[in-house]
Amino acid sequence: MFALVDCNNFYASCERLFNPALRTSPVVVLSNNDGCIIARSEEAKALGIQMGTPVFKCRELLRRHKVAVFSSNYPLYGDMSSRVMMTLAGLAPDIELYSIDEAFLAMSSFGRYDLTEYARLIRRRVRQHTGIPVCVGMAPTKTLAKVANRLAKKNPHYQGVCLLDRSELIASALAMTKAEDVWGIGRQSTKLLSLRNITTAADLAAAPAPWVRKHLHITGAKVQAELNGISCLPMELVRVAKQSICTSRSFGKSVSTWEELHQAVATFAGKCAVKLRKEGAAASLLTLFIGTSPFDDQQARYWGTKTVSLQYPTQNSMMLIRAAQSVLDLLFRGGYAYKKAGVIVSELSPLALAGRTLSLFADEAAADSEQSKKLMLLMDGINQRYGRGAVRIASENAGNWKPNQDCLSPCYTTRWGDILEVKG
DNA sequence: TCTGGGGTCCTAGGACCC
DNA sequence: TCTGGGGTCCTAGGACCC
Repeated sequence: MFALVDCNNFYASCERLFNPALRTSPVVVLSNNDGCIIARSEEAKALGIQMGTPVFKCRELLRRHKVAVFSSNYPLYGDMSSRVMMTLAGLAPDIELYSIDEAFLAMSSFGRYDLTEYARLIRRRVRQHTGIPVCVGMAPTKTLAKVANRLAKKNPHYQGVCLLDRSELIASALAMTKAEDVWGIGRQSTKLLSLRNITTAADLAAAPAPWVRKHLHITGAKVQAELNGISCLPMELVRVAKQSICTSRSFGKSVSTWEELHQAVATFAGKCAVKLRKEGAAASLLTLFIGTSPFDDQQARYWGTKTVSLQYPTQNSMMLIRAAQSVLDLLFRGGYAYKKAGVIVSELSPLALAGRTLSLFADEAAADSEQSKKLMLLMDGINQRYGRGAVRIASENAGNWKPNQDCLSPCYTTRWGDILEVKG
């Protein structure tokens, strides 16, 4: 048995936690750059606000119903997430951290427990320790646990808990679930399935397996097997090392000068370097992309992307910034209104190995690893203690590209300065 | 005026090898 | 006139997830 614990309207719930006056009012959280709505409280959903709606299309609705609007505050959500996960880790022998607001728990050793009661306990405990409301779905496979969780969320009479442990229960749950709402079935698969009149999860479970294997490939075949109670997706107990790290942003205002793009690109490369050091990895490839708005029909469009290999694997901010900026010189075209840029580092190797990677430029590699390692360590230490950006590489500079964040809440749980501000 | 960010896995097809 | 068979590796792009 697997349990899937999923936080309700997670980002909206985090914002509400520290603002009890909003307990019963509609709350929405915006994407980066205050562009789209990416989280909604139940009250906001009831107003008909759809997931992913651009804010400018529903500004009037938000105003009319006095919806509380927040820019996204990832330090806050990340910290609340780890508190939820810590609580969950104490409630089952094995836990898989699936996303910022979801975890799978291994329930197979709970044979003698009343699982429904235990699921209720999980809900109570997380609520008590963190204030975050969650729903719990339990079933013999992960995909079915997802189905169960979804039912628990959508139907109030489940009171946040749904256990699918008998075949009649599973069958009726599948009949109630649309195929497109099954985990792993996206837009394209839905289109394909509907051509074959496969519209519910029950239809999908009963479809001819060879057809599913052929058209939905191995991923779809696993989904189908899981719906039929055959577990194909094991618990992933250890977080696997990242294969790539990306930092990208849409710009608050469009940018057309070489100088400003250089600042943005340096900042993104610098952030990638910090993430690399946190991950304990070094990168061998760097990709840069820059582009104009895909929505603006008036302006000329441009999308440029290029990948270069670095001389040796590195996590050094200066190396990565220099590399990114030199790629920018290749990609940059004058006369465009740039709206977005990003840096991806990939071909990651654990730093311990990276230091020993053979290089034609062994001296440079050695100098890089020894001296700059100390410098980077020092930089990270200072920024950890005195706040992000206390020291930075000079070319990392804010400009017109800086994303909008007009409704940002304080980092209530991760910044002393913000707490004092709240108190004051 | 205004439309997110960060990932993974899979497949097809090309390049290349003997 | 007629031009093999078997394999690996790499990459781009698609699909999906939250």
